[in-house]
Amino acid sequence: MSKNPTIADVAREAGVSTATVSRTLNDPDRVKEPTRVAVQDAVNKLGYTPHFGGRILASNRTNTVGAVIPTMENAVFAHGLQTLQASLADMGITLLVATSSYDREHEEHQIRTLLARGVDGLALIGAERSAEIYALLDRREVPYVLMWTGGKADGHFTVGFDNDAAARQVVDKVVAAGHTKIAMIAGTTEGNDRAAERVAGVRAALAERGLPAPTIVEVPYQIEEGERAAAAFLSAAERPTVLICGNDVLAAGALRAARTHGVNVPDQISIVGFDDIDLARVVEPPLTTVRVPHRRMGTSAAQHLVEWMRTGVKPASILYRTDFIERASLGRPPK
Amino acid sequence: MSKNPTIADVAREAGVSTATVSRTLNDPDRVKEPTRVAVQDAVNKLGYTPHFGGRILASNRTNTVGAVIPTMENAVFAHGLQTLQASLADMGITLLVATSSYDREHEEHQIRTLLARGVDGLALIGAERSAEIYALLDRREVPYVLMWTGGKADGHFTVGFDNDAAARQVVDKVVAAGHTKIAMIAGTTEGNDRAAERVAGVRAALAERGLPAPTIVEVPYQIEEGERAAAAFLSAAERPTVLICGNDVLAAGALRAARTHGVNVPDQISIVGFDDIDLARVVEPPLTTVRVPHRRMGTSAAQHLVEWMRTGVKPASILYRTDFIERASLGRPPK
DNA sequence: ATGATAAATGTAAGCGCTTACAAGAATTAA
DNA sequence: TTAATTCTTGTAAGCGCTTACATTTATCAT
Repeated sequence: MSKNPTIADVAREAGVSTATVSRTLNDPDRVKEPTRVAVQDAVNKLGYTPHFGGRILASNRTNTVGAVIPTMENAVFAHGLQTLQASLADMGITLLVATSSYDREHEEHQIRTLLARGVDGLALIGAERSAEIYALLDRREVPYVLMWTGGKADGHFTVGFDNDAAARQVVDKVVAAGHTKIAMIAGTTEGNDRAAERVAGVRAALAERGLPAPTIVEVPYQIEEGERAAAAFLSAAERPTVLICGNDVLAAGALRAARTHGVNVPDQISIVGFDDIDLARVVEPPLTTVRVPHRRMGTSAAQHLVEWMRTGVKPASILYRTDFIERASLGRPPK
Repeated sequence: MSKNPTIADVAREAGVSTATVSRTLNDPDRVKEPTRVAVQDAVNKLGYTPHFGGRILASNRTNTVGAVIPTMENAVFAHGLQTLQASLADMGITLLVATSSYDREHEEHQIRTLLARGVDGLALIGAERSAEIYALLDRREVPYVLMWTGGKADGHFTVGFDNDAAARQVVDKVVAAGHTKIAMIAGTTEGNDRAAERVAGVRAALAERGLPAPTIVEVPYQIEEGERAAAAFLSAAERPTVLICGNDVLAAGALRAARTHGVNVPDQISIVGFDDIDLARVVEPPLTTVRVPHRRMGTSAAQHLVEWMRTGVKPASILYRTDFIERASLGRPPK
């Protein structure tokens, strides 16, 4: 008798019907004290746990939310995911995770897989994906939240910030510090609207000021890539006075390149990051960067997504502001 | 007609029975070419996706694995989780994640929740948990793998390394460099057998050499905690010549403390970390540390866990070796 | 007490899928 | 051609649970 006990076993043991057992478990108030106790005893005695499959087949809810993030290797997503998971757990919901490796097709595949698993809701990063996917989500009436993005994604429920505006703010500060020879080490923009918006923000802000268009290179978000790209800039004929990096990881790589090239930061070149992960405060000099509210995005995405799941009403999008954090890696340009 | 199509709809559309549809989807070889095509067409036309609940109710398998890790905030777990997830995805399995925040009870609760969700397998960190939980896993016959631990956990399927031995190795090297005044900033050992083993390894190795017992402080695995603990050591009357840290995060904090105290690393004090996360190569000076095979643990745990799930045969445990990575943060003691 | 109303419990019909078994079609050997 | 064998496909019985509806029991006003 290795078979797990079913609700019928419990009902028999407690001398009640299966409906009463179900009610005792899901909505105890609707059951009288003595009955409830009898059922609880039977449950304990038999070591009964409800069968997940039976439950969702009958109720058509899984109490599961799926998340697709680019990668857990970037601390900023790991942290966001962590708070998302914790907040959901508080509401009795578990999180299915999948990663896309910044690949659009792969992401869509993951979304489909999660849908097939019957997730009640989805958390996604960014807004840029095929119309089919959005159509699918619509048709299935699956609540979803787009994180790390704001404003641009009309019609969707987003919880994020304005990457473009944040990038402009970076330019403001960099220009205010006296820089005119500006270069950018951006993350790959293909299939990554956040990276693209950061590039666009930098471009636009410089153009509006009538400053020369910056040299921009795009690389994958990895330390070594940042290091390599920065090395190229450092040994270029016309060395820029500041490197605006697409995120802190790239900035950390740039910092390393500066060190190996014997170039002092910020005296000879300034470096600015984005995200404000722990790393930013650990490197030497500490990174000037943009603080992104990743934890608040996690909690609030969880809360409102669940609200949508429970009420059926799509919540209003939330736009957080970002803060420019000045640390030692940004200084005045050398003259 | 917002209702999703069912297997019966597909069967009707394709002019076959539901059994044939099921077979086409799960085991295409058992169905003739033309029938298969007809079913596929019907599936596409109707946009059918199998209902998860129905499927698991009937087959009693969820193709889901659950993982409970302490936190995603530590890169080393985030990376391990990432590879675990990717490997499982390759095998058509999705990952449910939960975090324990290094809390035993919380972890057990998460395990129970995952079991209730019908996971087919579990990946857990460390071996130290209540007998009841192990009894429960046994009774349910749920395959599970214990990661980040090795040797000590008899009877369980583990994929990991020997924390104790790795810690001894650190002592070897530190002593070889000439240090005798050794202190340790350990992670909290309560409910964390990995941290405890690292402490035990350091203690034992020193005792065997007849060296004085080290001063050991325990703090949560956070940069600020490492910084604070290191600050205390730095301004102590009898300053140690080397700080052995429970992980790289604590070591990074210690490095920061040294900088603010104007203490040169490694000339005036040496610092050693553990885990070899990216951080270790980014800080200045780069950290001497112990490299832990987190990616290989992820892939191999996934592979063998699935093997166990599919064959019902518990695999043999796997013990990886760790490498001591010498970088600039470890030098000879000042005289 | 009596009937009317409310609360507690039971009955039973699915939810969508897989799969053992049965039946029919195609292939092969004689 | 026929019987034996192998492939394909269909039939239908659950899998364990929730929930609409029916029934019984308790509560209350009269």
